[in-house]
Amino acid sequence: MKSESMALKAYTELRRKILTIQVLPDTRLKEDFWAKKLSVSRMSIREALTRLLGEGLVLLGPKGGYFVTSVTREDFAQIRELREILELGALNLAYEKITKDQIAKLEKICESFTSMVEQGFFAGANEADLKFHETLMECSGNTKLLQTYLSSHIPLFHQQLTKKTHTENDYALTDKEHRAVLEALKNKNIELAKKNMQLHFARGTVLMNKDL
Amino acid sequence: MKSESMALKAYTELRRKILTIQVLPDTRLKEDFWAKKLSVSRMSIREALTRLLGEGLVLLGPKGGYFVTSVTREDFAQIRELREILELGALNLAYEKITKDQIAKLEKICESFTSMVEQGFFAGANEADLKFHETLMECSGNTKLLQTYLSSHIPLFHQQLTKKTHTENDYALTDKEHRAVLEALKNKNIELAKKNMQLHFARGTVLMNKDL
DNA sequence: GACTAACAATTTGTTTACAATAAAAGAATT
DNA sequence: AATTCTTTTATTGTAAACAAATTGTTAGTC
Repeated sequence: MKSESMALKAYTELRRKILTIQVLPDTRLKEDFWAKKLSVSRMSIREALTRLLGEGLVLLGPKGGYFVTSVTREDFAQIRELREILELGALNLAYEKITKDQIAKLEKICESFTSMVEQGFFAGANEADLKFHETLMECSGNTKLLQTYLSSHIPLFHQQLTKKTHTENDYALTDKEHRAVLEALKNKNIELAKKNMQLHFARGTVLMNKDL
Repeated sequence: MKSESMALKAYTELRRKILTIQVLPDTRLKEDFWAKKLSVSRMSIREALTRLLGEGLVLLGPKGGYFVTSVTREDFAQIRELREILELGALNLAYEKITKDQIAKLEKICESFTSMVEQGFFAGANEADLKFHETLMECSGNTKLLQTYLSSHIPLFHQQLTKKTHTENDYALTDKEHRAVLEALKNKNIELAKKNMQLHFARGTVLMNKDL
């Protein structure tokens, strides 16, 4: 294959940095600075930033300039609500069409989660957590729904959430809840699956409001 | 800066044209052509297109170039599902917090709809239809949910849908269904409201599959 | 010392120019 | 006439240059 365009490289890199909070919310993204840092031209950076603007990952300042979108406390609560709506909706679609392979995939993710927590790899556990929910969305069989989920800044939301100092017990509970949802799904008990998912979210809400 | 930037002007204009199907899906958007047409520089067009790329309203061709995103039949069905999830979710949030004013606003929209259909203003009726659903989303009190709804290409979807030759009877049914949802909402009967909404969607699905 | 006006620098917005690539047109060969 | 190869044109990708606006700094005044 040929080399990808400079603008795409800049876009990918900036996006990753924002999503992993390597550049903090509300940070001003100076074109020249990043052009030098990523060794591309300023226009490529500008193009990347404009694309991210379309995605809502950066915003325009009132007097020009790009800033990393920040998630306010209000946003936080709203994203949680949105996430619940989307995930419960996905469960509704998934439960009658989910395949054995998909269930196996979900189980494997759960096992990874358990093992990583046991070994103390909490960053890895968070990754698995994210993956579990994304995979569930995939199982809905609805690409648009999945896209919407992915573009709802949920990764960012999730990262923020996991910043709140989790105890080992929190991880154990998460694990248990994931498995409860999965088990209900396996038994085609949609109502139980949804209920379990709601409980999972409810605990997240409590956790969220704990330390601010 | 006093007047709005050239890039913003180009963005606004191109976006409007795409959303109102003044440029057809799959059309290639040549930078130079639109630069001349909107009398801005090519880079401003490029910036506008890049932003629209982030929004998903245009796509990159395999060999470069921007193309208006097209909604396939599959997308169509998926967007309908997504829409149902989002709107039912919104109803759930709205029913306990909706204000008298908001209900009044919805009623007014319903009346406009009726009156416009009676007078044969079907484009206007479609606008009111769109407005009804958007307003309902607003009543959820969740900005993120509303944003998601608005950015799910539902306007485009709706336009496509209303292209299917509607009979006057279809409009009458739509009117009736809107009012049924609203009535249930007014009586705080959430389950009925949701059921009515589902029926509304179900009819849309039938209509959609009729003539393709 | 605090305030303000002039000036310097930084940073973004815009245009222009140029290089790289893809598409189209034409000529030559069979 | 059809096909391949070459040449030309069109279009995009990248970079540099310029203009406008914002921010920061210094010097002077009270």
